[in-house]
Amino acid sequence: MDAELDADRRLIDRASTVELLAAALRERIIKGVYLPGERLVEETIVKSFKVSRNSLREAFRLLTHERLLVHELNRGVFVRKLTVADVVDVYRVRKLVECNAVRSLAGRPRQADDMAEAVAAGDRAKEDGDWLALGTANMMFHQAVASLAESPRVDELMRNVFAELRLVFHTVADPRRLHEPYLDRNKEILAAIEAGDGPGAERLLLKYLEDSEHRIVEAYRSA
Amino acid sequence: MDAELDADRRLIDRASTVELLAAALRERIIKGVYLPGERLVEETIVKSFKVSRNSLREAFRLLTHERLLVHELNRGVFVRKLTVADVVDVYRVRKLVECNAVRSLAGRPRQADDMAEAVAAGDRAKEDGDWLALGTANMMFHQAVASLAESPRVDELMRNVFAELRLVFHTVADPRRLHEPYLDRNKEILAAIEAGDGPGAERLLLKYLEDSEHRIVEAYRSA
DNA sequence: GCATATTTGTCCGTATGTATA
DNA sequence: CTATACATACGGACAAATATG
Repeated sequence: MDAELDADRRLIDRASTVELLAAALRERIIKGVYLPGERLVEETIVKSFKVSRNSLREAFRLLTHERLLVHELNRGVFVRKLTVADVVDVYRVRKLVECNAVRSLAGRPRQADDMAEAVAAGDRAKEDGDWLALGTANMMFHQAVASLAESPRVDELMRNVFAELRLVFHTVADPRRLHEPYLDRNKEILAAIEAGDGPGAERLLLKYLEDSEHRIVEAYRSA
Repeated sequence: MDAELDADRRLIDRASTVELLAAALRERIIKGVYLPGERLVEETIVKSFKVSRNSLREAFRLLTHERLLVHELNRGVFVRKLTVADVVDVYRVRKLVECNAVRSLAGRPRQADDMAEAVAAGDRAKEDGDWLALGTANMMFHQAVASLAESPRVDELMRNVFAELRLVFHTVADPRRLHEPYLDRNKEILAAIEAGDGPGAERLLLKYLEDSEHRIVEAYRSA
């Protein structure tokens, strides 16, 4: 495990142990190795990564701020478990940001390439039957949509929001039902964006988001 | 200094040393005790607050995430110094969030009380000639506007954005010129909101934000 | 409810690496 | 190039809170 960190350290010269550790933990959370609600015990992780407790605690603090972990005083850290209210709020933010991003659209934006790439990645994932990868491709697409706003702060906000949303994937039972229907709809949205049709894209996008929210909340209540 | 922390710790029983320390540092940054660009040396602060380096480093990380500090690897932390690009991006976010918040307005919202209070605080500050307090009141007003979105995540985003913006106040020379003209305009915006006139409020707000941005960028370039 | 074991919260000493005068 | 100041990282220690039997 620690060999992994060392390799990264050599590759990216300027990265601290804390950041590398946080990246490794983030990956495990996103991939579902650590599941929502699970407690992360300091000593166990310290041993498996061969880092000091202080470094681990700083990495925890980083991920807590990204809302991937929750910290309970004197009890430790747990993988975040989103409530229905959280999901609703995440979609509130998505509607605000994504719809605004496409609203004032004129001409083919640079981000269209990123979107096309995300769609292609989704197609590949579907063929492979890799539903987690399909979910990832879907988020990549919408991250690209959000980046139409051309704002670093909005980008960061959405990176966090999408990371949060991935926590849901590990809680609901059937990821296929969750992601598959949206591949084609992303293609429609992309077509509208490439045509420079802002209002049309916004209409499709809003409906997409409402359907997606409804489906997740439904699946979530029964879980 | 440490007596201060201890008093707070007794009051709010369930607060960690790190959070109390972060709050104390945040206050000093916002009040301009630590100025933009200034380096915060670990040992000095450890001594003055009588906390451990570990606690201080965690507090630093918290404030770095709030964008009040910047962290340079192996060089330490500095009070953030906003660039013109940062200011422009902050206003991009403000336009996105604040304008959307008032756009779909129906009836008198709960937050109108908060806005009215902020306006009153602004009036008092103006009488006292306390321009820093006037700036604070102005931010309180617009934080209340943003909270029309009724989203915890948007609220947090805007709290950070406004905290960043306060860093500018300590860099430009004349805070009075920066804040005073906007008291009356806030009153106009509030009136439109109280009347349930969403589009009218949005028009006033957008113009306010554009003027404010222009003025700050101008003052900023010459500083 | 009580006593014990476990885990976190905090602090310290030290060794190493990095930036800069 | 050297010296100095500082950040980075580690491991140990003890107190405090929590979980467990």
